[in-house]
Amino acid sequence: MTTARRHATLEDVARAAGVSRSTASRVLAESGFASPIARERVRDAADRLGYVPNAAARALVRGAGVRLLVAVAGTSPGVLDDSYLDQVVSTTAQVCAPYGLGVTVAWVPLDQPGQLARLADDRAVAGLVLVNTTEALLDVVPRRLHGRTASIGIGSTAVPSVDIDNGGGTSAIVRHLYAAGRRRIAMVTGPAWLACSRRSVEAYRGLLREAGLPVREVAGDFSAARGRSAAREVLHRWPDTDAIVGISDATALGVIDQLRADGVRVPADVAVTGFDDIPLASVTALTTASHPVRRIAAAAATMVLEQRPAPPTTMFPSSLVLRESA
Amino acid sequence: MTTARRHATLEDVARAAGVSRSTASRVLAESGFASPIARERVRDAADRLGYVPNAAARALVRGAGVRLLVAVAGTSPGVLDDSYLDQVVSTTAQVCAPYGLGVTVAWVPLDQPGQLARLADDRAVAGLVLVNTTEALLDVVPRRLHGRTASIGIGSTAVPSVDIDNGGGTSAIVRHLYAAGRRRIAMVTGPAWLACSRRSVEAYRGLLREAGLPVREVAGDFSAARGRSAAREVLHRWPDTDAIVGISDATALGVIDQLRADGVRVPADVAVTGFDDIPLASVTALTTASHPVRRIAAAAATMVLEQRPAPPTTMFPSSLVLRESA
DNA sequence: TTGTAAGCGTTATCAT
DNA sequence: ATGATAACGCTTACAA
Repeated sequence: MTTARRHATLEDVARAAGVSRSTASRVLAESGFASPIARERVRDAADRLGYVPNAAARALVRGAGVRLLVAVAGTSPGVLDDSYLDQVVSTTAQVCAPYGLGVTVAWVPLDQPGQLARLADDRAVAGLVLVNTTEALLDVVPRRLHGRTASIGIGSTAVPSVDIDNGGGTSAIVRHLYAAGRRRIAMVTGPAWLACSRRSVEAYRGLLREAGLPVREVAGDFSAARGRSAAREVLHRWPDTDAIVGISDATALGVIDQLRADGVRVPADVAVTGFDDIPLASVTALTTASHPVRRIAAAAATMVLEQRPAPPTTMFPSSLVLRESA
Repeated sequence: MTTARRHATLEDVARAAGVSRSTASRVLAESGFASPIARERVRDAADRLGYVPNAAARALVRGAGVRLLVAVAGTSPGVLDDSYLDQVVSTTAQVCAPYGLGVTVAWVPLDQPGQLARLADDRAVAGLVLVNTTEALLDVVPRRLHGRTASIGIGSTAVPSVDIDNGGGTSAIVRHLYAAGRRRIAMVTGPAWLACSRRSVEAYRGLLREAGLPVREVAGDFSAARGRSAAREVLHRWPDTDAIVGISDATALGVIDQLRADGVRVPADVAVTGFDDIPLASVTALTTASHPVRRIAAAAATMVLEQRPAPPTTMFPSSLVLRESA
C-alpha cells in the first residue's frame, strides 16, 4: 500500500506499462487492438497502481452522462415524500452503483410536463426512469435519451415500460368480493391522470357491469385522509354498500378507520380491500394485492443501463393476498 | 421552443452575449468580476438558449467528483434492503439534485472496513455519507474526503456527525415505564457493534441501577423475528417481567405479537415499547420514541455539500410518543 | 473589467 | 499493433 500517492491516471498507467496512453486506453476499455504483451503489462500496471478510471473525464469525452434521473410526475413536490418512491430511488441507486452512475430524483409538475425537458437536457443525465408516467410526459422525453429511458407504468413506442397488471389485480379483488357474497361494491378511485389508477377503475366497472351490479365510485387520491372522508361519502350516498375497494392500502386503511369509528363492522358489515401490500397491510390484516416494487424498479433501471432492445412492456403480476378485512 | 438545436455550451452563450467564454463562466458561476452589462447579457443569453452547465466537464476541471456515496456498514448486503435506508438515500438524492450530484449506495462489510477505501478512492466520489457508522469506518475515510464526509451516527474529529439522542430517548421511555409503576423492566438490545444501540443499552442500565431495579437484557438484532423469540426468552428467564423495552419498533412489534399469541396481555400484563416511530407504530398503537429521519439525512447531506465548518456533532432529539402499548 | 490560453483525464481519429 | 493529436466543456491563472 502506497501512502499519500496521488490518484493514478491513465497516463501513469501507460508510463508504468511502457506504452502510450492510447494503447492503455484500448486495453482498459476493451476496445480496439492490442498485443497480448501490451495487454498484460497494462493490466498489471493498472492494478498495481490501483487505477480507477475518472468517470467525469470519461463522461465528458463520450458525452455519456454520469447519473440517472428518476423523474416523478405529480401535482406537488409532496410526491417526493413517499415510501414507494423511496424504494424506487434506493433500488435504482443500488443497481446503478456497479456502473459508476449516481442517481437523482426530481419532481415534474403534472401541468408542466415540459419541465422534464429542462431536467433531462443536462448532458450529465445518462438515463431516465419515469415514475407516475403520463402520456404527456412520454412525449417530452428528449430524443437524445431515447433508448436510455424506461417508464414505471405506461410506456410508448419510444419508451419501454415496466408495469403492474393493475387491471388483473383489481379484477381478482372484485371477484373475490363477489365470491364472498358481496353485491354492493363501491370503489374509492385514484387520480384520473394516472393510467394505473384508470386501469383499476376500468377493471372494476367492467366486472360489475358484467355481473349486473351497480357501479359506485367516489374520487380519491391514494391518501388515507381521503379514505376516511370517502368512507362517509360512500355510506351516505349508498347506505347498503357491503364492500369498499380502495385504490391503495393507505386509502383502505383510512376507510377502515372511519368505518370502525362510525360503528360499522369490518368485514362483517362492509368488507374493505387495499392495493400494494405495504408492510402495514399485513399487520392490520388488510386484504390486498401485492406487488414486487423493488424488482420492478430494478427492472426499469436495468433497462436503461443495459439498453438492449427491451420488449415494449414488461408486466409484473399482481397477486391477491387474502387477510381479514375482506 | 427551438426544435432539434444542439445542446448549448458555455461557448454558445458567450458568443450570443458577445463576450468571452471566461466572462460568461464568471457570471454564471457567480465567481469573479463582471460588469453589470455583461452580467445581464450573459444571463439573458443563457436562459434564452436554455443553457445547462455540463456537470461532467465541471467536475473534471475542478477534480470535484460527480456523485455522493452513501456507505452503509453491516454484516450482510441485506442492510441495503431496509426502509430506513431507503429514506436516507431518497432524501439524499433530493438534496443533491440542485447541486447536480447523483447518489450511490454501497454496503461495507462490517469486518472489512477497508472496503470503504476502495469505494471512496474513486475521484468521481464528491462526498461521503456514512450510515451505521463504526469507529473502524471513521478511521478509513480517505484524507481526500475529509471535510466532504458526514456520518449519521457517531463521528470523529475528522468527520462531523448527525446523531440521534438515543440515550435521552431510551431514558425517557424507561422513566415513563417506571412512572407507570413498572418495576421489572427487560430490554431486547441491538447489535453491540452499533454505537446507537450501545447508548440505548447504557441508558437503560444506568437508570435501572440507579433505581435499584434488576437489569434484564436479551441480545437482539433490530428484527421482528428476534423480537418474537426474545419475548419468550425474557418470560422464560424472568417470569415476573412487567415491561419489555425494544431496541426498535420492529423488535417491539415482534415482542407484542409473540406475547399476545402466548396469552399475555399487552399492556395489562407486560408493557412494550419500541424505538423510531415507523408508520406501523401509530397503527399498532405502539408507545415509542420518534425521530426525524428525513431531516437527519438532509442535514448530513447538506453538511457534505456545503462543507462549511460544521459542529462536530449535531444532535437530533428523540421524542417520546405515548400510545397504548405502554 | 475582460480576454487568452492552459489544462482536467479520457476516448477516438488518424497516420505510422 | 501502436502512438501522436485533437476534441469533450468547463474553470482559472495570468495578461491586457
